[in-house]
Amino acid sequence: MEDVPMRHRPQQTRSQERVDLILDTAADLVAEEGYETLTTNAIAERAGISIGSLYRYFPDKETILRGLALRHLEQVQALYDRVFTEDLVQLPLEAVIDRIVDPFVELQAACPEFKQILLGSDVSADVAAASEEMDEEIVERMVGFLRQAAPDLSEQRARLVAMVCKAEVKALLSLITCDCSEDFHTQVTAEMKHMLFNYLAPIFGGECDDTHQS
Amino acid sequence: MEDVPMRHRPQQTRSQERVDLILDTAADLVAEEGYETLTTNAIAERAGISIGSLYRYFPDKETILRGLALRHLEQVQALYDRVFTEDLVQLPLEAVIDRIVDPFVELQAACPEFKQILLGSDVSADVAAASEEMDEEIVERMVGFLRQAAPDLSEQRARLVAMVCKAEVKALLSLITCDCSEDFHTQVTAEMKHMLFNYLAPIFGGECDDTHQS
Amino acid sequence: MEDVPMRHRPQQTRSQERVDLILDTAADLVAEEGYETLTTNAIAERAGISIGSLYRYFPDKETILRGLALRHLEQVQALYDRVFTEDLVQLPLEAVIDRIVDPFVELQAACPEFKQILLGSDVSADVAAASEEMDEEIVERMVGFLRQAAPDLSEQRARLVAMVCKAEVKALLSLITCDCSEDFHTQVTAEMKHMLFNYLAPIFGGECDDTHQS
Amino acid sequence: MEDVPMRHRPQQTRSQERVDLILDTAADLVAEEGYETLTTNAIAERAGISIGSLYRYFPDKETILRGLALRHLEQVQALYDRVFTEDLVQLPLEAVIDRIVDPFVELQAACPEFKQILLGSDVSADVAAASEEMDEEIVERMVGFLRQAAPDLSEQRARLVAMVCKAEVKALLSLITCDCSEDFHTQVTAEMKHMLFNYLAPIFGGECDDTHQS
DNA sequence: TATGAATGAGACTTCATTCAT
DNA sequence: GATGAATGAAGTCTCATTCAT
Repeated sequence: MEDVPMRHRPQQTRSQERVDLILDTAADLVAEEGYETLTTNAIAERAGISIGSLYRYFPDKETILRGLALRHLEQVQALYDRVFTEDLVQLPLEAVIDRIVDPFVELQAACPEFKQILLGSDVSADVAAASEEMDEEIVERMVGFLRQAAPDLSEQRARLVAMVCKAEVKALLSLITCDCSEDFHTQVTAEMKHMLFNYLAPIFGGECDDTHQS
Repeated sequence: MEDVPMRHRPQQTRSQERVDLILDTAADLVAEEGYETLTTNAIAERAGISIGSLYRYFPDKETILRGLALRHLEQVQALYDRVFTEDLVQLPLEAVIDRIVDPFVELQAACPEFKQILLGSDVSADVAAASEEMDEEIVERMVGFLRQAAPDLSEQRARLVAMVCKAEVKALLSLITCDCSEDFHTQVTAEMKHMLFNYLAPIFGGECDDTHQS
Repeated sequence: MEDVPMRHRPQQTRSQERVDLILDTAADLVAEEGYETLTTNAIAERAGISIGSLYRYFPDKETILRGLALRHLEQVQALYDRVFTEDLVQLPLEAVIDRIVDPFVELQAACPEFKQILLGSDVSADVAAASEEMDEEIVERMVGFLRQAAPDLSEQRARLVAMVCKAEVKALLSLITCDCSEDFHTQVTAEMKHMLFNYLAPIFGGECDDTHQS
Repeated sequence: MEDVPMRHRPQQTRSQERVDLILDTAADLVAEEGYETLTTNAIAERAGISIGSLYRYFPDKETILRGLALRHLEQVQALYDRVFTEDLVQLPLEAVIDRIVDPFVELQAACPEFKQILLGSDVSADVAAASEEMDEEIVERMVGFLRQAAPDLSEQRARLVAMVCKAEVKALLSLITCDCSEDFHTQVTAEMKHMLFNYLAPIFGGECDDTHQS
């Protein structure tokens, strides 16, 4: 798109740049100060645009928050696409766990505001909805995977296991806060993987070793 | 007067009743609507008292939030005292897990707003501090228990295990939201206990059975 | 009155005690903190009575303020009675000045809140009225004295001179703030008397010496 | 654009206009009603702007009061600069007195709220500070002038004389309230000048006549 | 379209005053 | 009469949102 010469850049692109700038700025502010002190004026000022411009791209504050959440939802869905591939079911359990857990840890490290969105169920109904949607999505994916990997599992049980794993990963992420050492991150991650392995191994047949053992 | 038995004899002074009424009302509102829409006027109105009355008992909104958090902190600490008794170390692992997990699940069921306080890291420094204090307290208790139960465990590893267990329980609680069925609660709890058992069994020697198996 | 035995002290006395207590307390608070932070609750608390009691003796806050001002007005009028006696006209000018100025300086020293009342024209219409009444009273007295002491003086001129003298004394009092040294008080007072003498001497015939000369 | 002459060319930016509008309105209200009933809402309403607008230009009410005080402080300092010039010491005493007193009387006439600021010691620390600063400034200027004009005067005595003169002028201003006749103003001013002359003449050598004699 | 001054609903809080006990 | 908890009008200030330029 960039290589098409035109007098005025396509609106879509210009607009999208603005939208992204606003969302990026909002994300920064949330990560730095939390939702508490987040104001539309603060976002506009930090973004270097006028408050009027901000309202050209977002009808209200709520929508910015929802935008933030949706952007993460998209990231997470892309992550799911990368994680839950056809071949996953053929991997050994420890590899499966690595495939699932590691991207989340990385995403968390890359997006400090992610935690706030993940946990900020109080901010708005829309953010909560987005958060829930992420949850449901991964549960569905996990269920699909589990039923393939362990065909004996009932639909209901599979769903339960998936939810527990999801909560487990969320718990792990909530432990990994920015003010902790790299070393601590590594240890906690290893420990969580170990826990998941011990949990899932019996379900999968249990004949595999856990390389996550610490 | 003191010896007259009555069904609902208030031990509390009139003043304490008011304080509790305000906190209860605030708790209800937080549970229903979240922190976002919590206003001092809303609390007063719902509590059926005037805004001036509210401010007789609490100097500002922040203190109400802190009061809520402290009340939970006290509940949780009392819970810890009941849970982490001398004999805990002599119980089989599954009993230990029951002893630790069940009270939390009950507390969560009894106090719908507890979840918000547990997770409401963004609301106020005081609430966050109370939440963190709860976390640190249970980690210490768990470390104490683990080192007794599994003397081979290093201090560092014990702390790691404790933190992971804590996060695990938090994750469980976050799954148990009010809008879920009783049955679902039971299943999720069983599953989480199972997970914890599988995680802790090797650490404790691993020779015991898991009665939580579903 | 005290020696009359009676079951209940006369209402008048009990009431008057309460009224005085409230006014004294209000005076203290005004002297200490100014009008800004003066609240009816603060008065009641400091006086050791309930807010309800305070409102039994004063219908509203305004009336307390007016009471304060009126009490001073009475003090000042009593002071005038002592000052403007028959013999004043026969004294030499410097003695006249001493007679007029000194009691004001003493009153000011005795009642730290007096200054606030004198100058606090902004507090309420009633206080301002009382302050103005004090002013008019002394002007009348001065006019009376001046016309006796200097019969050639026109009514109008006498009034002018009186007002100027009054303003002069007020100015002196406003200079004498509590945080100044005793020594400073003395010097300022002497200087003001000197000024008044130089001003009044020509009016009185001018043949007398000024012992206030510094 | 700058070279286009216009009658009421605002030198000021739009922002400064607003600031001035708010201060002017506040000044009017103070002059009319005193500080007691001055509220930010009243200022905004009278100024014909919204309360939010008011808070765009002043962070809080206190700052408006300070702004008022500072504006007067600046006016007064400008007045001092015009009054205490090099040549003052060469003028005859009565001319000196005219030079000092008249501008104050004019300022007072032009700014009815000036009196409230001058005397409003109870309103806020900042207003009091500004008032005190004005006092100290004129005392310093007077001391400088006196020591030049009457080299025999000790530093201490000069300061005393200056303070007394300052109090004198303040007293004059406090007499000149808006509700008085023009004629009364003139008479009081003449009387005060006369008083000052009689006071200062001996200090300056005393050989000059007083043209202020009424 | 961009700007940012302006808006005003609504939040927090105070304190003069009332009234049930 | 005394008490002091309760009241609520009113004040200060914030911030999401609008709109004239």
